Amino acid sequence: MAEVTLKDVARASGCSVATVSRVLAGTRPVGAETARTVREAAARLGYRPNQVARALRSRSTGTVGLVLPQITNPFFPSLVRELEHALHAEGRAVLLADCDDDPLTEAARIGALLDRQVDALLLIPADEHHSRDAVLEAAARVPLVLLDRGCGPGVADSVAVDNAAGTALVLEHLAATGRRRPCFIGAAGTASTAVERRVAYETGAAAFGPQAPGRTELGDFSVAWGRAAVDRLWPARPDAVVCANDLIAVGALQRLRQLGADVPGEVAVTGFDDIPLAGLADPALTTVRQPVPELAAEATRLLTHRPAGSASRRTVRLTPELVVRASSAEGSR
Amino acid sequence: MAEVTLKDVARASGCSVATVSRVLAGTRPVGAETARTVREAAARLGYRPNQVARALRSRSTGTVGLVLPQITNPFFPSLVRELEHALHAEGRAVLLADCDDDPLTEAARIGALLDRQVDALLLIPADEHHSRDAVLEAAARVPLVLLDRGCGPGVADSVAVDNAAGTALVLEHLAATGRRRPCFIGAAGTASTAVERRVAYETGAAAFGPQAPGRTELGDFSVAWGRAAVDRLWPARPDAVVCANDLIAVGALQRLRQLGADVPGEVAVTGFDDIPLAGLADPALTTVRQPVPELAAEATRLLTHRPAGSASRRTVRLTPELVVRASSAEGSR
DNA sequence: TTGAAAGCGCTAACAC
DNA sequence: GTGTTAGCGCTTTCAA
Repeated sequence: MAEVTLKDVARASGCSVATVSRVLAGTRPVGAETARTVREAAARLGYRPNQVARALRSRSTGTVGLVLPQITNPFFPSLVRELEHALHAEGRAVLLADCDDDPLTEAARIGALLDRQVDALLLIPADEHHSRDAVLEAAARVPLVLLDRGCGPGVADSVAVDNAAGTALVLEHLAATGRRRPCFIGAAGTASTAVERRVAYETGAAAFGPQAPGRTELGDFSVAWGRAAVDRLWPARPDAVVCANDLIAVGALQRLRQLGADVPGEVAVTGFDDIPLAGLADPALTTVRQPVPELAAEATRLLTHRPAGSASRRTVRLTPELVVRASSAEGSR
Repeated sequence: MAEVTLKDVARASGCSVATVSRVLAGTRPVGAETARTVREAAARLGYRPNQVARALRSRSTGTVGLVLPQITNPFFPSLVRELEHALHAEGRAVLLADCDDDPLTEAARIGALLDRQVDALLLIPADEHHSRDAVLEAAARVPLVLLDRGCGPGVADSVAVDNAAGTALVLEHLAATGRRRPCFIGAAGTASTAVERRVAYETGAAAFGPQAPGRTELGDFSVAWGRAAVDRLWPARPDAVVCANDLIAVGALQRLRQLGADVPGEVAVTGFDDIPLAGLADPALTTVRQPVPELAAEATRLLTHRPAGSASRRTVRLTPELVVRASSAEGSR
């Protein structure tokens, strides 16, 4: 069954392909009567425009590339979902690339997407430093928005949560509920999320008093690290364990329970991100919710509304929200 | 900066565009010396083939559509990851569509992908019945492989885990470790995974003795349902709760703990899928691991190697593996 | 407002 | 082996 083309519709409706194109793409005014006839013929024949041909000619594929470090990172699926919906709502399709947390793979994927003439790129960089060159190069070719993580200053437009504000919310909550000896389990390295949350903790912890900043342990964003860090921190008997993300916090909760600690009675535990797992942990995890739908909306907005010829980069910071759950409850103390 | 085209490379290397195309696409034999010159010129100019133009002419986009019910379902991210890697390894890109568990959205997404001339579709149907028409229609246009879930018999090639075998593994393990009064928390509805696991439980539970099949509660594949079902089943004091997936099992674990039940001492709990959450539950969840990399490999294999002109559908069933963890341990009884 | 014609960048016939 | 030529299906000049 041969595909129905514009030519077929033109023949069936008795006008030229140009007119049919104009009716269907809505690019230029067309006589009302002609338009009706054309539309009717198109519908009757079951015509579907070939987007590849359209893309070649109009130099726009209506496709955006979405590049992420690891789709299996539990924070990303909901973000992908929101982005997919936002983009499809504008008639754009999403080419997905998963980089396996590897900047080399990332560079290759970006290249593959550009070869496919994506109109734009949405990118969560795998690495603060090593992603930089590929991102800069890509940003020179198409609109590009960095999501969730940065990649050096001035590289591209970016949207992320305000990690400092989120960490501050946690610290205020802990102070207000009587915690006095916090500690921090963070991630080493230069990823912007790691750095910002770490610095914000150090800054905010000073308010607990001169002795308070307490200990800070740095590893990676994993459950295993959360478990391991607790072994190092628990001997000092902190009354709050602030974790740089929810995975770490879940690990910390597990290990604290194994060690017989009473959470939240004896010690509060907090996370960051509000991944689905946070609500399922036992006790349920107090955490900072990233405004995922807003992140997605803002990212697509930045892609779509680009100030013509402006070289300056836009950085959008969204305010997170504290979600208080059982792991930091004060009633039971 | 204008894009470098085939014409530019032809000019720079002193031969025709056709030759350049042949060298770069490797479609036909070309003189060794010419090939070298061309490749060198291409490299020097930084030529990147425009895949859109190539697709229009060759009628192959090198793109496959991946349609899923909900990327936020924790079983899917790892599957998506494997599929993405398998396809990119063959130089194919992935157009992602998330259907929000809605067959209407699914049909629309499938249409959008076909308009973009995907070479093939990988599809996890949202609904056993309501996805059928759209799938049939799509399968008539491009190679299509159903993944994880079925969609009525003979609709398309399909790859899925052997749900009956997996459920049998669980029941054998429970019987072997001395459990005698199992019950089942499953999902209602006609989704193939729901039906197959349910039927396999009913079949296998008979081996526990005439009184044994015990109670079966049907709801959906969610944590909340797992919690709710436990309230109905626990009064009868089963010594094993077999759950149709890990989310249900996690809910069951939570509620059992709240009710003061001793897992695994008093009652074992098992899941299905082995999502990341399973290993993190407390106690860690005994479950059936789906062979995700094999599912992905098999699916891409079915897409690529299609018996010419064969109208018959291929159904591949992969054997799952039992992962025994603390939630069904017998030592503590 | 509409039509004719010229391509978008590439590959596939068909010559040589 | 290699070049010439004709499109893939569409959008977009340019005239009318």
